Amino acid sequence: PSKPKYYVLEMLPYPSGTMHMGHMRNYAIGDVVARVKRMRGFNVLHPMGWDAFGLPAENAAIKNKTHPRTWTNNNIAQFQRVLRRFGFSYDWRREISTCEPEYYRWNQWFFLRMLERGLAYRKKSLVNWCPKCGTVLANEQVVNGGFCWRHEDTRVESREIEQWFLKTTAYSDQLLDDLKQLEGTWPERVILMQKNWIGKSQGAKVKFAVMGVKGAKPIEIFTTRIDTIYGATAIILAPRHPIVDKLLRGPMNRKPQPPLKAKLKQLDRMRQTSVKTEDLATLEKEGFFTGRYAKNPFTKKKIPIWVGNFVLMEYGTGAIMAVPAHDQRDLEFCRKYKLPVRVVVQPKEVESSKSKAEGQKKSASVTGSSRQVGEEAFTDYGISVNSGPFNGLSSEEAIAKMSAFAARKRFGKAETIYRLRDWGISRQRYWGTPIPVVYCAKDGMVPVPDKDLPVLLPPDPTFLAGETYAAPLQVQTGMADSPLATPEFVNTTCPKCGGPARRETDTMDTFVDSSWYFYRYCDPHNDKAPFDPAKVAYWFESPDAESPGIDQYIGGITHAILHLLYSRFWCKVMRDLGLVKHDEPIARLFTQGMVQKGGVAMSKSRGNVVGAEEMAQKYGADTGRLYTLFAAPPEKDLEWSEESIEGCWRFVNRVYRLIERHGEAIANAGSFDFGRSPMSEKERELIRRTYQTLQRVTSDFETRWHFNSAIALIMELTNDIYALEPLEQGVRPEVRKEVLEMLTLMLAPMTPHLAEELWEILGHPDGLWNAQWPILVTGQLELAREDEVEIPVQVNGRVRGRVKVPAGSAEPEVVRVALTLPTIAQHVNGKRVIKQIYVPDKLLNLVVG
RNA sequence: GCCCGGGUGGCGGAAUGGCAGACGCUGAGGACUUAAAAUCCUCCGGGGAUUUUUCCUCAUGUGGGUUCGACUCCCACCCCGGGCACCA
Repeated sequence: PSKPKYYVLEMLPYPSGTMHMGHMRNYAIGDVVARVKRMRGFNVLHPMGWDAFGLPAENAAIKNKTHPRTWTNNNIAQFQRVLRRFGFSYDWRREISTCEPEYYRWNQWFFLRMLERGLAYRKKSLVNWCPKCGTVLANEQVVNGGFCWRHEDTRVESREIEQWFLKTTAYSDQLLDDLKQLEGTWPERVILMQKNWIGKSQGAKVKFAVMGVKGAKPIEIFTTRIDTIYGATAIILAPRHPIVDKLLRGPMNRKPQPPLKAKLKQLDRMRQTSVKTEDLATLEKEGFFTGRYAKNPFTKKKIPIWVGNFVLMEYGTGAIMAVPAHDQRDLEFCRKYKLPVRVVVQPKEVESSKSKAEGQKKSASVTGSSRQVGEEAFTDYGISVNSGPFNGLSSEEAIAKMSAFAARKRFGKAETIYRLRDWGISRQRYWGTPIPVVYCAKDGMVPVPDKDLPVLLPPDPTFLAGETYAAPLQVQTGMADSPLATPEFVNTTCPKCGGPARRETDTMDTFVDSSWYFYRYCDPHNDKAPFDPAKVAYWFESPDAESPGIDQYIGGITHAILHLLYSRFWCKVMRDLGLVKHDEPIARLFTQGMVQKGGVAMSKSRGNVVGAEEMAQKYGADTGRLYTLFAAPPEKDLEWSEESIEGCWRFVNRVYRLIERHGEAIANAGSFDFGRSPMSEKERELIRRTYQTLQRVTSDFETRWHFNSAIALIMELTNDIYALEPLEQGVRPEVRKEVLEMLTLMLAPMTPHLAEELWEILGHPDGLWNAQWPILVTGQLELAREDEVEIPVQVNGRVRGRVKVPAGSAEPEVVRVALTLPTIAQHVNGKRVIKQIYVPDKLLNLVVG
C-alpha cells in the first residue's frame, strides 16, 4: 500500500471447451503490463475470474444430460490449470465465478436497487418466437433469414411478450457526453461505435390531426427535416402503430369488408415479419392506403395516411411524414404507389461558382416548381421554396423558425431522440441469475426483500428430465415456458401478505454479470454488500492516478459496444446510488487483435483452434507467450504460424545457452563500476549496446506498447553479444554480469519462467519476481551514448555517401568531411550548393543546382 | 448507403518527416557430423553497370500535391477488413 496503485485487467473469459492461443494472447499482453508495472514499483491489482453463466453451458447440458454447473466447473478447472501453466501473475485469492450465489446475489441486489428507482421495469416488447418450440429465441438462434435453428421449416414469428428492462436510456446523454472523458485513452473507433449506437438525433415532433375519425388522437411524427414539411405528401405509419386498427375499422369496429379484409391480411403479414434487422434491410418496400386523411398543420391541406413496412415502431414515434422529393426511401415508396412529389428545397448556389473572373452576378432566383425529380431525392440542405412564409430561408433557418412556429401553435416542438433503447434483460433460460420478484394475486408484482437474497436457482432444471419443458406449468402460470418453471421454484409466498405467489421465471442476461465484476475483485468475499466502497475507492479513485477507473483494461474489439456500454451504465447507476464517486469505470482501454488461422478468428465451431495447452507442452509456456507478443503488434490481428513459433523457441534456447555458459563463472562477480576503471574496446561496445537496448525497450514497454519491436531489440542485443564471443577474452566478469543481468531483466515480463531460471544461474537464489526494472543513472547514461556517429549524406535528397564523425560535430566540420568523399564530390562537382540541411548526428542534405 | 481501420520483399512485420525492408520465418549455399538432428557462418526486393569491389536506377495499392527530404502530412481514386443501417 505504500506504493502507487495500478489496476490492470483483461476481460474475463467465458469458460468454454478449450483455451486457445487467442485467449492466451490477451492474457500475455495483460501480464506483460502487470509485470512491468510491478517491476517499476507499483502496487498492482491483476485478478482473474469466470463469466460462468450462459447459453453454451445450457446447450451442452441438454446434449450430454449433465448439469450446466458440472460442465461449467469442469471448464473452469481446465482454464485455470492452463492459465497457471502459462505463469500469468494473477492474484488467485480474488478469483470470482459469476454462477456462484455469492456473486449473483449481488446482481439481484443491484436489480432491486434499480427497481426502487424506476430503473428496472416490465413492459411488452417484440421478441423472436418459434411456435414449435413455444419459446423465445435469441437473435443468434434465428437462422437462414428467419427460421428456427431447431425447426428449419418453421418461420420465426415476431411476438410481444412481457420482458424486464433496465433503463439505460435514462443515461443516454451522460453515456454520450462522458465519452469526451475517454478521448485519448480509449481507441477512437470504440468511442465512435458507442456514439453511433447511442445515436442522438435532433429534430422535431409534429402532430397531424386525423380527419373524419371520431375520437382519433392526432398522429405524431418525428422528423429531422421539419423544413421539408410543405413537401409532405403522405403520412406513413409503422404496421404496429396502435392507431392503425382504429383507422381501418373506424369507430364502429365493423366486420371487415372485402377490401378491408385484404388490407388486414397484409397488415398481419407485415406485423409477423421477423424483427431481425438484416432481413429488414433487404425487404421490398410495401404498404397500403388506410382510406383516411390527416391535416398538415403547416399547409392545412389533407394528405393520405398509409401504412408502410419500412417504418419502424421502435424508432421515433412509429410514424413519419413522407417527403418524396427530399428523402430517398419516401421517394421509392411514393413512386411505387403513385403519390405526388413536391419539391420544397432548392440547392444553394455554390459560392465558388460565383466566379469573380466572369464578373457576373448569378441570379439566385428560384425555379423550384419546375424542377424535375429523377430517381434520386435531393437530401442536402438548401433554400426553402414552395413553403409559404418560409420561402427563401436556408434549411438551417427554416428548421429553427418552423420548429418555433410549431411550438407556438402547439402542434409540435423541437426534440432530441436517441437510437439507444432500454436494455432487455429477460431470458427464458435456466443458467443465469433469477430475477428476484414474485407475483401475488393481491399485491401484484412484489420485490423479494434483501434479507431473502439470493433467490437460488433450482438445483434441477426441467430440461434435464427430457427434451421439452414442463408443459402443464404454462397453463398454470400463464408465462412463457421456462426451464425454471418447476412447481418447487415457482410456488412461493408473497413477502407482503404471506399469501400464495409465484416467482418470476426469467433469468438475467449474462451481460449483467460482466457489467460490474471488476468492482467485485476489490472485495471478492464480502457477504454484506457487493463491495466495501473504501476498497473500491482505493483501486478506482486513488488521487495518484491520472484519472479514476481501471488503469488499463484489455480485451477484444467485439465487446466495443455491449459490454463496455453496459459497464459504463452500471457505473453511473452505482455512482447515483452513492457507492462510487467516479463517472467512468475504465480509464484506459486497449483492444487487442484476434489470433486467426486461415484468415478467420480461432473458434471451436470453425475447427481451427490451436490449443494453448498443446503449445505449452510442445514449446513451453514462455515460447508461447513470446510468440503471441512478437508475431504482430498487439492491436493487430495475428495469423497463426507454426513456423514462426519455432523461431521464438530457437531464441529462448539461444539466450539460455548464452547465460548458462557464462553464468556459473560470473555468479560471484562483483558489481560493475560504470567504467570508472578503464574499459577495453569490447567492454565499451557491450555496455553501450546493452544500455541503449534498455532505453529503447523501456520506451517500447511503457509508452508505445510495441512489444514486438521490444522483443526484436532484445534479439538484436543477443545477436550482438554472440558476435563478441568469446567474452572471456577482454571482458571482465563484472561487465559480463551487468550485461547478462540486464538481458534477463528485460525478458522477465515476457518469459518469466526462463528469466527466473537465468536469474538463479546468475547468482540470485532469491528469485527475480520481486526485482526492480533497471533504470540508468549518471555514469551509465554517458556510457549509453555513442562517441562516433555515422551520418548519411544526401545530395538533393538522395543518399550518396556516409561520413563517420565524432558525436556532436559541428555542421561545417561535417560538410567539410562530406565533400572529401568521392561519391559526394562527383554529384556536387560543377554545381553550386544552394542550401544545406543538417540534422545533428542524424543527416546531412546538400541541395545543389 | 454512412462511419472506422488497413494496403511495405516469398511470409509476419520494422521505420513517430531524415539511410525503406530492423527482427523473425521461409529459401539457397557452406562449416561441424559416419549420417541426421541441433548449432554456427554467408547470401536473400526488381533491373542495370562493374565483376573480387562498388556504383546507378526503379520500388512502400494508384494518381497528384506540400517539403531540401514523404511508407509517414494533404487531396482524389482503387482494393481488402470491420462496424452500423429503410434511424425518418
